[in-house]
Amino acid sequence: MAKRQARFTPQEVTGDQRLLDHSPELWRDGFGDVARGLLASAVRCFAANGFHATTTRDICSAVGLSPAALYVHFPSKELVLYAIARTGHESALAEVRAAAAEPAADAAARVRAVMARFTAWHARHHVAARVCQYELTGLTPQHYDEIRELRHRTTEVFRDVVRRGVADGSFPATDVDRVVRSMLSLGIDLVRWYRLDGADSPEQIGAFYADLALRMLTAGAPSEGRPGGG
Amino acid sequence: MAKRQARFTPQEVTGDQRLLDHSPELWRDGFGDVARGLLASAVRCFAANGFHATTTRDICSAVGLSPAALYVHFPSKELVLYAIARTGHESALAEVRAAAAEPAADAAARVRAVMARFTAWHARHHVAARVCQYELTGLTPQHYDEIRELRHRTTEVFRDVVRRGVADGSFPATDVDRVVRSMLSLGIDLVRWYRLDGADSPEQIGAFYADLALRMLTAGAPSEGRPGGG
DNA sequence: GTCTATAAAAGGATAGAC
DNA sequence: GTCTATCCTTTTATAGAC
Repeated sequence: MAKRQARFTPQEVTGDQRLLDHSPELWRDGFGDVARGLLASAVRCFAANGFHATTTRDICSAVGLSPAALYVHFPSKELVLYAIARTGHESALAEVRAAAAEPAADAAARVRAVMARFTAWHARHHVAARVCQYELTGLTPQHYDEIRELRHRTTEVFRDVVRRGVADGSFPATDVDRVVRSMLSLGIDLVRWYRLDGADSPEQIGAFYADLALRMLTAGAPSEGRPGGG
Repeated sequence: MAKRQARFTPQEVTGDQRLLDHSPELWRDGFGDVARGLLASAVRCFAANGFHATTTRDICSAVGLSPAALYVHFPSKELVLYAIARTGHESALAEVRAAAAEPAADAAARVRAVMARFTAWHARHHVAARVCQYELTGLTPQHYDEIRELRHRTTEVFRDVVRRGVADGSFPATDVDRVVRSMLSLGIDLVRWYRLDGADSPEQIGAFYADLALRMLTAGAPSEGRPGGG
């Protein structure tokens, strides 16, 4: 019978405070006013129900337009997702590159800056980031490859700052790829549960995760026995 | 025009070695042979393209059945997803409970066991786990709530072993909820990238992540200056 | 640029034969 | 228990008026 039953109605999506668009600046450039509104609506819908469970009606009705209006601003639903994914990933990449370029006293400070800003970015933009991280199966293969390339560049920034710290003796020898994957996992997975009205601000959770990253890099492998405290 | 364009064709899904069903024992109980085959096929399809982009035809054609045959074994497509999600989450919960019940010398050994087995479970069952983690928006609200409850119980096992270690002085005082979330994030997020034909076996990645968990718990908060090595 | 109306296609689920 | 055929609904996208 029915083909789709999205878990959240358009009304629920529109009314959910946790799905508010906290990322208007992401769509600042290259989009008109209406297109920006459609992107913001699409982000909320995709984050709540997923790309394939969201209809063009859902996206448009939230901004008071008919489904046909979408096609004046975007050639297809897939290109709405692509616009979100590309803009988001470019923004995250710019963030970690800026962090890596900050003046830093040493390798630990560089890792701290990159991890803190990567994490804070995902926390601040957690609704858009959820789409960027978990809805990529909605992209065409070509667009997916483009996003993969942006993700690869972000990973490389992490690898560089960690490798530098290992090379100059700031950190003990370690499996750089495995630790970098762990750092990325921490920053990414928080978009599944983070809420802006929770206990931690994006900067606080960023600082905490930067601490964790340094603990992962600097502590020796704990023994099977008593590793720590009192 | 077309409603859906899944990124991977049924042939590609069937032929992808990385999506092989490494979890036949998950569907051991309570399902007939054909139902087990359908579950295994659905896991691959959902993992590759997502629940909503997968059709009943996709699921059935991979096991040589017509779309109508699915409804002899499951009342709806949603209940196929629910069967996968519930079975997977129950298995993961049993795993961490067994780990917490192992004889252990101290709190560190208990944390190590829980984290290692939780991680190894997700690595071994990474295809099914991807569905369990990222396709829950396809569930009805009632079924989603049931899965949430299972996830909550799993989280509680982690909280218990960490709290115990803080209480008996094995670990310095810390924000238990934040650290537990981080541990879960590491174990969960690996299903996005882990492959069984990669460098690490499930047990190896489990041991490595157990080390990371203990480092997160036992190291003092690194200062802004020189935190570590040479 | 937005609307109404609709084309074109596909999906979930069922009926009924075997 | 499986198949063929198909119903009914939904969906993406377009046509053409305003």
